[in-house]
Amino acid sequence: MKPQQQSDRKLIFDDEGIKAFAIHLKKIRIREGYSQSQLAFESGLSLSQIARIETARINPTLSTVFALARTLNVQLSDLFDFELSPKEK
Amino acid sequence: MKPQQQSDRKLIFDDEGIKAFAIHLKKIRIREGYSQSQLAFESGLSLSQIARIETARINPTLSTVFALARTLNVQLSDLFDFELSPKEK
DNA sequence: AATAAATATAGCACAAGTGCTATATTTATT
DNA sequence: AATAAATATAGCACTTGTGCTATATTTATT
Repeated sequence: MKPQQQSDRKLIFDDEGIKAFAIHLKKIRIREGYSQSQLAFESGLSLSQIARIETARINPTLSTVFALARTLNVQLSDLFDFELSPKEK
Repeated sequence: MKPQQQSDRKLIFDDEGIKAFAIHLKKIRIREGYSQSQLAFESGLSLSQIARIETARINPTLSTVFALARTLNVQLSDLFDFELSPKEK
């Protein structure tokens, strides 16, 4: 039984930011009149991936986000039009 | 000798978008007066990662980008204030 | 209520992002 | 030109994003 060895390197998963993005994306997707599966099909992303993103279960890459923006036909600045809580020093 | 088996699943690496982001990030980092290593240190990201991003060698995740925005103290809409070439149908 | 459509979950395999460390290369300074 | 500072590369190990497939759950429609 190997004792769940905890690595010391810290990977960042920005839960707050990922959640904010999820909510914002869903809002825009609906605003633009897409279902998850339409968005998946037209963007070339998998449906499971769209769902994972909107439920904030993963931390998508820029390429993925760019594909979403292109398909939804919105500006990146629109897709990122939400506030991130500032870093505490 | 295993014949370099080519997978059929298509992963997207949006070279054009990644390059545009790289250029834009570098511009903003300099504008805000940060060196790569300062940005790395303050954001908690590794220096190699910052370099990889600015040379468009990788496809960063949102959490990484959020960390950059927070440290540089800029809005996401600022960090994403560049154009993505539209998708051809 | 029954059916269909849309979303959410799950698990596997593979590709790739990231930290870490070290070194090379380029650019700025004296 | 010599030195220092900044940036770019490289390789390894680990973690995780993603596609794919299948199923469950929730929401909309008749």
